[in-house]
Amino acid sequence: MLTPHKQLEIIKRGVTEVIFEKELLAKLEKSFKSKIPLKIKAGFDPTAPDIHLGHTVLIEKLRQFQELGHEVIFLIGDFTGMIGDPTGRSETRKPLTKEDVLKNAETYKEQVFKILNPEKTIVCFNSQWFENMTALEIVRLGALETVARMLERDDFKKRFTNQQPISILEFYYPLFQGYDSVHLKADVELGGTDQRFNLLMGRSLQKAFGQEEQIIIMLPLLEGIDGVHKMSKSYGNYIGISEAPKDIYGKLMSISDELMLKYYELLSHISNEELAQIKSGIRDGSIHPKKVKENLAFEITERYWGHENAIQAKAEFDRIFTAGGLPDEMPEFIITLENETLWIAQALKDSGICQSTSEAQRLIKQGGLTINNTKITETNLKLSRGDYLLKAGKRRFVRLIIR
RNA sequence: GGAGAGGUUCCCAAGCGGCCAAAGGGGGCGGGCUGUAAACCCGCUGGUUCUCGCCUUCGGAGGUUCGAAUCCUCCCCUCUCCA
Repeated sequence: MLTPHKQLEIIKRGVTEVIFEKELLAKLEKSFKSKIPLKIKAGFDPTAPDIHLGHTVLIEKLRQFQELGHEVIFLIGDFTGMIGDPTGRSETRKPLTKEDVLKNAETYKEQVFKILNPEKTIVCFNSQWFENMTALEIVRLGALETVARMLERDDFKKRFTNQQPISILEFYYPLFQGYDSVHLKADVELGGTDQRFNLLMGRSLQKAFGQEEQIIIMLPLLEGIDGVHKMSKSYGNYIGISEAPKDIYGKLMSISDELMLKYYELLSHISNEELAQIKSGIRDGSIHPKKVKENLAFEITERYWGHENAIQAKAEFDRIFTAGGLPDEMPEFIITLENETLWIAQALKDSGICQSTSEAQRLIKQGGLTINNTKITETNLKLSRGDYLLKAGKRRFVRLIIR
């Protein structure tokens, strides 16, 4: 086992803030002496069953703790998921059924264990303790915090001033999350910087229950491939770890250079020294950013899909974008015709390339459609039976067969 | 319970009787430029076999009018203040 100071050094890598570092060091020392591992908790929302690179920032940190010999608790917030988390949006989410939650949890585990060691990871669900709570106990939880304190939370405050609704239920969320830490007697909780309030709630509840307060480790939110918003499904700017290798590779190649460096910092396993070299290399022009990006895309693709798949993904990418070639496989769409010809816009709609014939016509007018490598400009084009290779924009390919 | 303010196209947000398929911004899509990027520039952005016409859209249901997102009635939802 590494010395507490050495451990601290590894833990702090990439971290935005630790509350409080001194306490963490004390815990690490105590654990080092007693040989009792620390309990590291991180909670996940089961409503989004697909893990993307944004989530993995946290999971990679858990992995580090695990490698340092500590006990990692992967907490699935199924209780909150079942009530339907209304946070942030006016529209209430559809409540998940128990089956949904369990199914999502399975998917979760499968994906998480590509990073964590399944044998050393404790997976638990917070419904285990919340379902058996009495109304009285829950109400009492509410007595532990004030409304004024709740309104300190940034997103509550914002919505309050903007005259947007806040349900009472939402006030309970931080309390529930905090109570998880009480129940688990967590030593450390990991979370994104946006979780600050909730994480602190864990501390204050633990204190109220007479426990030693957990250490809070906050990690930066990873921006999605748009480079602006945090990575999330609802922004459509995510890279899911279960996506096809070529998609992971391709999406990573499309991020900006600046963002690429952040990704390196938070996701890559290369050392700090190597990263520093890359940065200075880009700055003085001795290294081409594209090459650096290729390495990143390769590393991440390889992590989730293995070496062979990563090589193929790269090869295909180079072929399509650098050489302007075609992908290995493309979706095939077969249309059986009753008449002699088919209007091109209709074909584009039917094959799913465009949402509507209007959109299809726009695409054509704007010169975004290629059939068999020839640019099409005639919106009235009729296709007769045969095989066609359609390319819409830069990266959408479909093989269309009309019979 | 009472009094006000609001609900507009994917999002934000104008419009307040015809010139409104509805300004502007964002996002998205297409083109240019490039390293396939980012930034930047240009264009498109309800549907419909044709840029005409027609159809559907401005919380919901009715009504007034030649004509309504715009006026009236009732209802639903949100916010604020008072109790």
